Amino acid sequence: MSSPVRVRFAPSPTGPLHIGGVRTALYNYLFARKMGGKMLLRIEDTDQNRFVPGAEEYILESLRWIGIEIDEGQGVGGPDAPYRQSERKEIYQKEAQRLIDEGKAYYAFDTAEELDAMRKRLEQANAPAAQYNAITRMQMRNSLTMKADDVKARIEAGDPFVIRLKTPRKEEVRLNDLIRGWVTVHSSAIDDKVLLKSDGLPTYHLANIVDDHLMGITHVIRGEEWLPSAPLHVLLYRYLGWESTMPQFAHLPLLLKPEGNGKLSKRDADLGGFPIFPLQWTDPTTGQVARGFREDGYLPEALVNFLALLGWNPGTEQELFTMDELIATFDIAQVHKAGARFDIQKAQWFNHQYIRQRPDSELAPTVQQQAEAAGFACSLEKAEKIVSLLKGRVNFAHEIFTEASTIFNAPTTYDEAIVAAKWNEDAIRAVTVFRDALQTFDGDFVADAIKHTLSDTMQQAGIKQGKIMQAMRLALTGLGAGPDLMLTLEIIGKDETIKRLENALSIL
RNA sequence: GGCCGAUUCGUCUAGCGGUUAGGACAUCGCCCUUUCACGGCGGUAACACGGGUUCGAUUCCCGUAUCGGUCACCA
Repeated sequence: MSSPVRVRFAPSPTGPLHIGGVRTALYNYLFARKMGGKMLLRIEDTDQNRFVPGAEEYILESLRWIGIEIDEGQGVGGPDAPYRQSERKEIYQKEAQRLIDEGKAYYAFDTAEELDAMRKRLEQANAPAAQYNAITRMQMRNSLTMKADDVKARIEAGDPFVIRLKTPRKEEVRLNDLIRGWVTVHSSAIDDKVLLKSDGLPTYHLANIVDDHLMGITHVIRGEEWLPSAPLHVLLYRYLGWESTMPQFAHLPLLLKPEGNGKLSKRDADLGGFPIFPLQWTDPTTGQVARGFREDGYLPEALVNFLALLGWNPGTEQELFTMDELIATFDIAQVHKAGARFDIQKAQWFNHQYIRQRPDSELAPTVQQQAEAAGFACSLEKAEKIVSLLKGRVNFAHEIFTEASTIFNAPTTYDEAIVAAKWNEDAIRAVTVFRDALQTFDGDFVADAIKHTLSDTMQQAGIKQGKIMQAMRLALTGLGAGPDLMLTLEIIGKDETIKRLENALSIL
């Protein structure tokens, strides 16, 4: 009870990390930090068929980007190494053997075809569930039905076999979930799960329990899809003699599709035009590229904030949290029980908030790079001014450059509706006298001074400023709307401003 | 289908027997902005249904409905 908290994130390297996995990792991390405990990273690569090269590195980099620090495990090392399950084969085999020796598990030699036939037969007989269990096991080819000598002979001959758990026929299995409370399942609903596969590697169930025990895991925080097999895990802890130190379970609600039924999938993300992976991912076999939150312009702190609040809420009205604030307020017991729909609009809003908060100097290099990539000269100083003018208008940093297009590009066309409505005698006269005034303008070409010049000249010319402002904007940017015009001109500079006014005069 | 779980505005959620059911996103309106956006202010909008328990149920219990998860030598 008083042992220090140790949690683990245990992904499978079968591809890029799903955003739901990121949230699971985040909740583990928040819990660990909150409790002053440790966060481990274990790689569950017991399925050789589904192994994808690069996936492990991807997981590591994703966690790093999102700001989740691993205390022990793959990538950082630790006292319980190795942390890759494929490298711990012997450990699982030893425990599986122990279960066999103690009569809690058995060898099974059934082929895939035989298993298939058994399931079909049971289905046709209208059995409640077609499973390998306390009843059906006695009709199958395993060490419970075969003579000991035959079993021994087959194993020695190198025949493929699996080790199955001898699940009790009638037993109530209970577990106290931190989020859901007591969950009770009857053992008849659990079948004789394969613990050790014919390739000698363990299944998730065995590997998971053995490792969590050996690594001193105190709390298992994982997705709700594991809830149905949790009773099986309790049974395994019991059979392995580790029930007194069994970790506490907490099953997290799932992330659901933005609309319609079911859990969030890659397809929903594609349909909705948003990412579902933290980082961009290139499939090593097909070469297909899947977008990432990072590459799409999401700030890690925005994604963390968004994810943290999908399924958990501190009960206050605060919406914006730093990682430290999340850690301080996180409470696993307050995690919601029902699944949460994934609403990308809210994620964008969070990003907007964090972009707004960012110092101009941090956003400026992005703008500068984009400008230069597009063939425009742009000093860091200029980029910073652009950022300060536009960052409040956007959700993503890269949109600042897009918003700044009227700064970099002199208008080549002019909004026709505005031309028709606003480009009149007064407008032409206003633009003309303003240009003249700027030609003799000396001093700092800054927004305030420009503004004074404009209002002075308009007054002298007897033109009401309000009447011609939109035409002035049209002449300078080609558009009828946009950010503060005076600040825009300051960034554009005097010469370019005059040039644009003259252009408008000759074209319109 | 069996088993397990869930159910408060369109969405994320607060609520833990007595509230005008609160906040946020989205949406709508107003203000600000000589424009647009941002921002500020305000509006529309929810306790799945039926039984109990109780002086009193969104809140506790039981059903029903709906949704979800799971039933592999995948995790």
